[in-house]
Amino acid sequence: MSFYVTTPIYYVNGEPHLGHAYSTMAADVLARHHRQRGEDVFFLTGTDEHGEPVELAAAREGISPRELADRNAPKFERMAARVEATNDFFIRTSDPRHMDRVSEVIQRVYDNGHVYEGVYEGWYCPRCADFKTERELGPGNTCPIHEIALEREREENWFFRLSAFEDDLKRLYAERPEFVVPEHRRNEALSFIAHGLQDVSLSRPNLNWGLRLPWDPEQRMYVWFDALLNYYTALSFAREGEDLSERFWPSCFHVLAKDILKFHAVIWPALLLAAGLEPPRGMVIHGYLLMGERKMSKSLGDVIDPGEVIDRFGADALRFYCLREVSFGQDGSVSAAGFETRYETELANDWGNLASRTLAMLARYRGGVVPEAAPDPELASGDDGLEGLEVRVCELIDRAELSGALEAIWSRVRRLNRYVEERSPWVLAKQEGESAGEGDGGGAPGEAGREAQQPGRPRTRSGAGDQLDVVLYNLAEGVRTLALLLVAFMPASSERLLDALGEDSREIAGFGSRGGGAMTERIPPLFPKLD
RNA sequence: GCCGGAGUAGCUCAGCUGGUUAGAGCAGCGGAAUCAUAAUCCGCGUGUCGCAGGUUCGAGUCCUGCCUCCGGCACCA
Repeated sequence: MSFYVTTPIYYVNGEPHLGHAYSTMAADVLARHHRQRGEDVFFLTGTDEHGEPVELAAAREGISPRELADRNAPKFERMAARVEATNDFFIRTSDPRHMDRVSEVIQRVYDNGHVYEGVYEGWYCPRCADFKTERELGPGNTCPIHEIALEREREENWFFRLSAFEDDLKRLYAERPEFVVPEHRRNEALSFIAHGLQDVSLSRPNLNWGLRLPWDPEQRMYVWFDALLNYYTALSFAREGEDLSERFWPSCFHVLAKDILKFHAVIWPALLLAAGLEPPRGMVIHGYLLMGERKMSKSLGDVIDPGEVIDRFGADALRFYCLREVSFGQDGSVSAAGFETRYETELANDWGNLASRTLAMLARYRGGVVPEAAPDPELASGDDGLEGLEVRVCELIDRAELSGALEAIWSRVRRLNRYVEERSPWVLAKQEGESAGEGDGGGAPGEAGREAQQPGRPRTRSGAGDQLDVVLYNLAEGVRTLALLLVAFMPASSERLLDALGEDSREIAGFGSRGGGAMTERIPPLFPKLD
């Protein structure tokens, strides 16, 4: 089974910010999670480099568009690395291999008769060098930026016959209810389609930094078509000497923000159909991370600087915070104060401390060996029971409900902390020590205790000792299964914890699927408090 | 204007097809415990469930009207 996940390709004319990182982190969670399920995964991110804004920005600096792109693309590549994204490739649309492939595909669209020559007429601003939409116009048909009166201009364009795909799109949406999630975004796309589709410009003359149309080199492709096609073209050259298209298309899932919904949910599938290709398997539309009401702007004070957070707390903490704090698919506020609260209460106190106390008791009471015992039904069942959690989490992640998955996991983190209190292992340990009397009753720490736990040792302990085995086994097993589910979200810390638990596998596993016997070790706090 | 969504504890939000005393997390107050990163666990809320009507034996949950906020309404890289 193959799973191909993409982020949007980021427009190279700008600096990476938390919003970009958010898409990348979410896509990475999906990629890692599906790898854990043993699927054949390919994860793509990259930069979108053509188009007029890049051309203009480069001109302002007196450099070529390519130089501008070459300078900025690495920033996005580094951003992906910083949030510990495991992308298999980083595509740049200025890559000649991408451009060649785009030409092939768009030629097919042309050959299939979905393109025609027409005239685009609109309000043109010579200073912006761009057409303005009716909505953008200032009073009296003026440019909102330059405040000058605009003229009606006509321009030869090639058009893509989007209108011809209305029925196909409606059918696609009807047959695949989860093509676009969350549902409110799906409805938005659907109502957009229902209102009737108009053809869209495919190319323009007078562009310099863009792909030439194969059948009309005077015209350059509108950057959107070039950009969308990256998801498909990358597969043909991402791996040297190999074409992955067969292997990963159309099992493709897009992660994107709501501002580019229409391009992905309407134009993109139509374009693929026009080229005789399958639409992707689906897409998830996420919202914006708001900082103090404003969208991503650097207003005063309480903002999140992703680089700084990663430096101080690690990428795991940033990934967790963003996906936990705002319900994935909706807009939500993030702040430095909010981050600190979640970091301290949930990562350090709830989860990190649960790991610490579990490992500590394992070491202290059982010499670092997970005892042999059965899953405790008390812990396995109930609303926040451990049993079946992995199934639930997989279902949620299949619907791209990442925050929902974290919430499901967290209710079990709390459950395990409660379990510790309910069973008071330290009391059991004391009782065990007392009734064991003379011997090596199990209270002995260090090597002696470890020796005492070798398999085959006669089980002469008291009832308290057996109960302690049960509690410690269940704690170890509970923490282990949660850590496995958290690998996708917080890879570094989860890996460290799993190593400490003597777990080699990274496959998603159910509660109780592993027996006792594993060697564990104490480790420094997963999420240290930094006061 | 048209279409859609939302308005529930100080804060952030859950509440599916109407039915026991409306829930969770955070923050606050009190207590227990000591395995642990002084972490954890337990207890504590007089909430007009936006406003006004209506349907119903019964509505936060359905209907009508109103108020407020938000999103979409075609090229916005």
